[in-house]
Amino acid sequence: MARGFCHRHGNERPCSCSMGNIYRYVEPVTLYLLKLKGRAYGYELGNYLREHALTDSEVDRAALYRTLRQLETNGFVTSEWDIGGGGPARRLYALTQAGVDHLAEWLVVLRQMAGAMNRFVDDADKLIVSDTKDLQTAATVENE
Amino acid sequence: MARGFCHRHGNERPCSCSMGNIYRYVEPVTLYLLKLKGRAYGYELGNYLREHALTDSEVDRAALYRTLRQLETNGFVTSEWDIGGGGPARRLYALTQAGVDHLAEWLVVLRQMAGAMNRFVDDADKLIVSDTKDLQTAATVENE
DNA sequence: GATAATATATGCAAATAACATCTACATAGT
DNA sequence: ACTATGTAGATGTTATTTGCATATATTATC
Repeated sequence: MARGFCHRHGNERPCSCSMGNIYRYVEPVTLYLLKLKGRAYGYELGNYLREHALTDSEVDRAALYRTLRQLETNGFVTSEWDIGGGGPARRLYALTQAGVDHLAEWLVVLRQMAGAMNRFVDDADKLIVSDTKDLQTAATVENE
Repeated sequence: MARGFCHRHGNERPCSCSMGNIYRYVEPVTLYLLKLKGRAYGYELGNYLREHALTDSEVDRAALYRTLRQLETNGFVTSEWDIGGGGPARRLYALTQAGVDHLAEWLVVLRQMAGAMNRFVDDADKLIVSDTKDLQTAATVENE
């Protein structure tokens, strides 16, 4: 999906097959930020990325630049050089309609993943908590 | 963390740094299943893994076996050969206390990730929905 | 005795990630 | 003028991870 295609589910539906790892969720956050800001260049996005990241991990600028080029190759964003305003030339990116659609697909997947994670955590928590209770009971018994 | 250590946050706290990709969440689900079932062998776990998976992706048995050996190396599980009951020998795994603690750390991280995902999806949804509204408004105007 | 199912494990190519490095321009300080 | 610093984009290298194929061994079934 990160490359526009999952070879297991094809295009039948958005899936999280190759989404667990590809660029550590840089892609959806980048799409989101572009949607939010209208247009932006990579270096700038790199600064906002951190606060919207889905994990604790630092986002490698190299990964961001590569993701942007990849997104462009796939037709999800367009770019043009911006020479003007002082400093080195910057590449201005903007979302395409396909990009918006792709973001929407990511949202389906991420919502589903978040749901699965929450259910998992709840289930696992119960298991562990019941354990703690046992220990407390044991301790109480021991103290009598 | 999957290997028991994150070289960015060290051991100060559970983090999701290397959790976006390592074995596609096979590790926490494996720990959970072992906690749930008391003891189990790899092939068996492979069958339950699917229904508790956090993503759509099929879990490769090779990855599961490798994860189990890794967990053992890190002291999170122990194993012993089970010759008895018909068929090829199976390796019976069980959680250690360190394994339970490790699962608890995963829960912290996964809860946090799920939260981040939900917030992200909500934010992004608003953006896209407001877009749709604009389109609807435009369409309405157009139809007048 | 051939075949299938169970069970664990390894080998290898390809995909990904982490980290370092490179180019280039501009500005500020000395 | 020279140097350092910050901005901006991009590539190269190496290590890790993944996906898929394959190997090995035991039992059950035909």
